This record gives sequence, C-alpha cells and structure tokens, in this order.
Amino acid sequence: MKLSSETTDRRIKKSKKAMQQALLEWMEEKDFKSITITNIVQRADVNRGTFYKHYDYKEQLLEDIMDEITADLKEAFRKPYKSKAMLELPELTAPSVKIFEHVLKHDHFYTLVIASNMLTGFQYKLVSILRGLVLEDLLQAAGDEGIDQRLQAGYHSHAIFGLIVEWVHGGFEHKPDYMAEQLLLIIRNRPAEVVFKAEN
Amino acid sequence: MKLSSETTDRRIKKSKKAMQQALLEWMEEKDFKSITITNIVQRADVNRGTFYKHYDYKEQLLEDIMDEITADLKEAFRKPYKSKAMLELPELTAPSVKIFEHVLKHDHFYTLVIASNMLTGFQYKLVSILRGLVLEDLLQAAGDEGIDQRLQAGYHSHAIFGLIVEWVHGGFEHKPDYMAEQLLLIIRNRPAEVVFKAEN
DNA sequence: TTATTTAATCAACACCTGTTCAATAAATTA
DNA sequence: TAATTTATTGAACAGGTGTTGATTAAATAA
Repeated sequence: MKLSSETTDRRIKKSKKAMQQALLEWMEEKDFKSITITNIVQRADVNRGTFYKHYDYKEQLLEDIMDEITADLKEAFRKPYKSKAMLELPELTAPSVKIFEHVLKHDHFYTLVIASNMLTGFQYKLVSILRGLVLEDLLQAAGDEGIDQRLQAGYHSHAIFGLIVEWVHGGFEHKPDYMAEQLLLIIRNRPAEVVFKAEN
Repeated sequence: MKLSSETTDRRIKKSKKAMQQALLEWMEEKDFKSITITNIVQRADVNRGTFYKHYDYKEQLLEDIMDEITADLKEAFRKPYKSKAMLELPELTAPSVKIFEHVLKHDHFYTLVIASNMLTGFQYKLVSILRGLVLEDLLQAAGDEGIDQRLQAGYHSHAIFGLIVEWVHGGFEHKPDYMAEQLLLIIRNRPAEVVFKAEN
C-alpha cells in the first residue's frame, strides 16, 4: 500500500522546475501576455497535459516562482542583522533595511514583475507578508489613541510596497541603507499638512 | 473630404458601450478569467472583429470602464467640498474624505475589482492619480529635511490605496469620515517604534 | 527484486483566439 | 439631398486552449 508520502515525487519536482525555468526564459524574450502554454511546455520538454496537471493557468506557474522569492523575504527577517548600516542608522530601521536588501538581491525579478503589469499575485503575497509583520508589531506595541490597527497595518504595508515600486522604477539608483533612511524620515515627518493640502 | 473630427463616430460609442455593459454583466455572473471574448461580443451583439478593432484583450475593455471611475475621482477633487464632516474634522482632511466618498459611491465596482485579482491596471491608475496629487502638494510645501519627494509620494499614494483595500475587504463597515479620521490619526501618529520593532 | 502506485505521454476533441478580406451598412461632409 | 468615408459584418484560417481516456514509464513500498 502507498499512502501520500511527505516528500513530493521526484518526477513532479522535475517537471515543475523545467516549466518554471522555461517561463523565466520566455519572460526574458517576450511579453508575459504573449507567452503561450504551448511555448512553455515545448521549451520545458514536457507534455501539455503535465502543465494542466499542476497548474490551471500560467499565472499560477509564476506564483510558484514567486513563492520562492517571498520565502526568502520571510527568512531574511528571521536572521539576526549585522552590517555597517546598523551602526549608522537607528536600530529600529534594521528590519526595513533587510527588506530593501532582499529586493536588491532579486532585483532582476522585481524589475521584471513590477515593470510589466502582472504583479497582482506577487503584490498580494508581498503586501500580505509585510502586513503580517507590521500587524504583529502593532499588536505588541499596544493601542495608540484609537487607531484601527488593521487599517494601520494595511496603510504601512502598502506604503512600503510603494517605496519599493519607486525604487524599482528608478532603476535601483539608491542603496538599501538610503531607502531605509528615507523610510524613517518619511515616517518621522509630520506630513499632515503635506499629504493633502487644504483648499483655501 | 473627411478629416478626423473631434467627436467620435456614434457607431464606435455604441459598440464600446455595448461591450462594456456586456463585460460588467458577465463579471456579476462569473470569474473575470473565465469570461471569453466570444462571451462578450455575443451578449453585446457585435461582431468579434469589432472587439479587436478597439481592444487588444479584455483587460483593455475593463480599463476603459475604469477610466470612467477614475475620471470621477479626479472630478471629485476639483469640486469645492461642503459637508458636516468638514466642521468636525480638521480642514486639511477634506480631500481625503472625498477619496473615501468616491470609493463608497462606486462600492460595487471597487469590491468587484479588489476582491477578485485583476486590479493591476486599475490600481496603477488609481495610485498614479493619488501620487500626482500628493506630489503636487509636496512640491508646493517645499523641502523637508532631505526627504526624496518622489519616494514620499510613492509611499503615501500606496498607503492610501492600502487603506482603501482594507476598507473594501472589511465590507465598508465604516463611514468615509471615519476613514479620513483614521488616515489623519495614522499620519499624525509617531509610528517609528511601531512600524518595525527592533530586535533585541 | 517485485508489486503497486502514480506521473507523464500521446492522440483526439470541441471550442476560443486573433487575424484577414470582401461586402454591407451607417455615419459624416458638402 | 448625394457623395464619401469609415465602422461593422460574416466567413474563413491557422493556431492555442482546456479536457479526456488509454497507454507507457518512472517512482515508491514491501
């Protein structure tokens, strides 16, 4: 008798890896939209049925690739942080430096995904992770003046994502330390009269 | 002789409207992904060639619909604001109240787009508009302590979008005034030690 | 190793896609 | 109004899609 074992069948891993690799290669050559399932399976040298056995559409295949990137982001937060930047910047910005270092580590992928327009799935994952981290800290820090902490978490997680988008669009012309410093400055700033000017 | 006139041909308007209406109707019934071009043109009662004359893919048709929504957002900012909330809240939050009122006005559409996962195009437009408004104000308010204003604009525009997402996911359980109040509280809060807790 | 389970393959299917073309109908211009 | 321009139509096409069922091959369990 054969029960569902813990480790996935080597054939599955092999097929998935081949298709993931094929998709990434095609993405270097042409627009995501114009890449067909047939393209992918031909380059991966697997049957089209194999694709449909594991995925419903190509976006799902991309999400599989994204999962590895976001796993790295999560891991980056667990490791203790040691670097020059930490000595120069306030201690509390360390985790945010990690974010930007993570993005820079995968700069090619981030550029590919953000520059084109298929980040829905990726953005969702990324923001969800950031939101979780922010919310965790907010709950520990305990209530501030009647602020809805879910809204606050949604606000800050998207905000950091926005910073990443700007960074990518600018072609990574700044160092991660600079980005973390800017994040701190923006947060510390009193932008009430700046975010939206009152009409006279 | 017939030159390109200012007003678009009535046939074009009619065809586009029919297809837009058909897409919205299908979106009530099934997943965006599973809606085919054939579905749309059959319900709109136009030839498939007509679709491809105006659009490349269905996402473009959706963007056409989105343009009307975002046009309303822009317009909402130009009109002078008068309401009860203005008396209760600081004057400078008025424009942000408008944002949330706009979202509530189109609550059905926002829910449809944000709950599903095809907001890439819409989000881009929305954030771009917010970013433009924020950046405009930032440039007028003049430099604050070495903050990169583009990064700041990206930060705040995505942050507000994040607030909208939270609001939609929560099923609009708050009033626009409350959302604007929360926005103000979050911005005014000193969240430096809250956004990311320093590890010990 | 052998038996069993399960993934990958191949062929075939109806349907959707994106494009082309000549024919038609509706709009605009004078 | 008549003449001209242009959108829409309908048919047809080579391809891609998503699914099926029977067969083969590889991985796992005993």
